[in-house]
Amino acid sequence: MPQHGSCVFYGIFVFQIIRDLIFKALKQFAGSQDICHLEESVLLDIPTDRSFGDLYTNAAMFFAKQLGVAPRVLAASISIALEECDIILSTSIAGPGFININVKNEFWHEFIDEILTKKGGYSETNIKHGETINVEFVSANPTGPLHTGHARNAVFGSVASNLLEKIGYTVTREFYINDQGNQIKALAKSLYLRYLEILGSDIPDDAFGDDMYCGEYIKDLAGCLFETYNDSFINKKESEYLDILKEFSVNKMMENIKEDLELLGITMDKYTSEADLFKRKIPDEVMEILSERGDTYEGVLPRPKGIDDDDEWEERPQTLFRSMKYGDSMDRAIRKSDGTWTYFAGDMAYHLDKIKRGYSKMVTVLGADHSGYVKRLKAAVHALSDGTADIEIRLYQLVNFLENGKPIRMSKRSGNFISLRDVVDKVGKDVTRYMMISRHHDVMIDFDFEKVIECSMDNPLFYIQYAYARICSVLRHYANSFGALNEEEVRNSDKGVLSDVAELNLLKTLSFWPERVRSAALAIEPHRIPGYLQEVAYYFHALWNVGKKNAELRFISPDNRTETISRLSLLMATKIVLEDGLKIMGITPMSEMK
RNA sequence: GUACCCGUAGCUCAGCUGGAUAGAGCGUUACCCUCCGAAGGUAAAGGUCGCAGGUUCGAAUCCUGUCGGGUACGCCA
Repeated sequence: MPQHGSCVFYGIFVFQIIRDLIFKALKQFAGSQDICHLEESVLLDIPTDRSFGDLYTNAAMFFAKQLGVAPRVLAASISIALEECDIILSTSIAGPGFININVKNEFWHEFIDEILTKKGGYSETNIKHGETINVEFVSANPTGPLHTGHARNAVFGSVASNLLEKIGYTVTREFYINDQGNQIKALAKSLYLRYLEILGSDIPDDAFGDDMYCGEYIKDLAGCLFETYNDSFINKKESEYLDILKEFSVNKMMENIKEDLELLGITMDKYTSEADLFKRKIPDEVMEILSERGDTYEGVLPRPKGIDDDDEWEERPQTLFRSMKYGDSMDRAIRKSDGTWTYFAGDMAYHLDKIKRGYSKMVTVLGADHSGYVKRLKAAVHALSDGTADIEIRLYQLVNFLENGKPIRMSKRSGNFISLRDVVDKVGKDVTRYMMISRHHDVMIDFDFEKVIECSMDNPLFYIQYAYARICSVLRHYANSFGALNEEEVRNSDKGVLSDVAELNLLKTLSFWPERVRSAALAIEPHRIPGYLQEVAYYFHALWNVGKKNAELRFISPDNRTETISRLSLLMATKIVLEDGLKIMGITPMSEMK
């Protein structure tokens, strides 16, 4: 990344030149004040109304108060500095102090070289310098196959991870396995009943308790169990088979989960087992650390709101964590009143484990139903790391599945839910992934099985893929007319012909790709990527249609190879950005629409 | 009762750390294929950004209050 002076942030060379000029001008007024650290707050962007100019900056208004200089005075000074630069055509000051900048077309042409040279690396800004970060996602209980909710979690986590890598993090994609506790016991018991069924016993439906699992997959699991162990558990006491069945079912379920993730193209770097944390006595370490900080005490939890009846509520002393000290709304139990660990103790142990493995930055992706969990988790990480580690928690809303415009009802208990596998089988990996990250994580998604596979603007992924396919089509046409394309020649071609507004609009959009990736990564908001790619596709399709009216703007001029090569440079740059964006989303580009 | 999230065009949603006249798609209306893929494109119509205050050069964005909707809340996992 080119670095000019001390105010360095944005990766792109020519943008940085402008930023440097702005700050150089500002420094005349700054005296001893350090203003460089505020560079990120200064906008250098394309104005909403493109007739104002190619670019604008709010620098003068932003610094006016701090420097005690009228914004228009600052603006004038910045303008003068900018106009000394030979790639800038003109500047103008508007409104309260906006500076609009017009640049030569060569300014934008620079980006083509940049993109064609760096390819996928174009969007990489190494602002985190290899720092490690842990992204925990999915972490589904190994009690059944993944369902639609997990799909959103999985895709969000994987795209977020890809984005974080783009800004220079070394990312660990991690899955936390809740492989102990009552739910696993219930799973094993459910499995046993189905197993007996296979061996000929008659099991009535009411043999399954409310907390047990009776989906079809338990029958399959029982089949596997029988294949492996035959009838060796029949007429045995629970204590003799339960542990074996627990391990068996967790292992099988995890295999199943891994296969499901594979369907979405997701591979985890690490799986951490809750049971293993307990074996390693990490919860005891948690206790030690917290006690030393004075963050634990024996006490009673306050009576919950809405329960007045003494029969329903009994105060019992137990070990508590002072999470209120760190912003939680109440202190949280570490041990139950019988002295055993709570689930939260295990979770704290897990996060202590991550801290001990060296992560000072962590991201966790959870369903919105975990909103009450956020503060205590942050509190735990803060206390356990002595404030040195930070955890970001992203909650995602539910996905509403629709068939014929009507919601499909789901009930997990009966096993009547749409599995991730069903969705991928029905619409494919790419559509599933696209739909799952096309909206802000705080917004519910309506997933309509019919609409998402339509080939129209109702289906934005199609629109993007279509742009990509058209580019590939043009490149095929080129090869037919002129033979194989020489990339070197394309890169070195004269970009002067690229001067139409439609061409420049597309190119301007491409110029902001690294910045869009950077800001999406920093905000951990993957949905900005599909939004941006739609914008690219939009300007591409517009340019395509311009060529229909004006033959001179077609990409391929059969009798002018030189100009054709120049035009193809823009197309290839567009192709690279689309490919890169789709890769971040984990979607396979289609060189041809079927 | 408390906490978190949502409320933007008829519908589904963008709107990034506050920036200029709030943007797309669908739907509606009128156009564009002798032409690299029309599965596209162009244009029109459509909004007191839930409501009321506040902060300031400037608010859909930040703060306070309020209304409507969703979710969570015990020693479960």
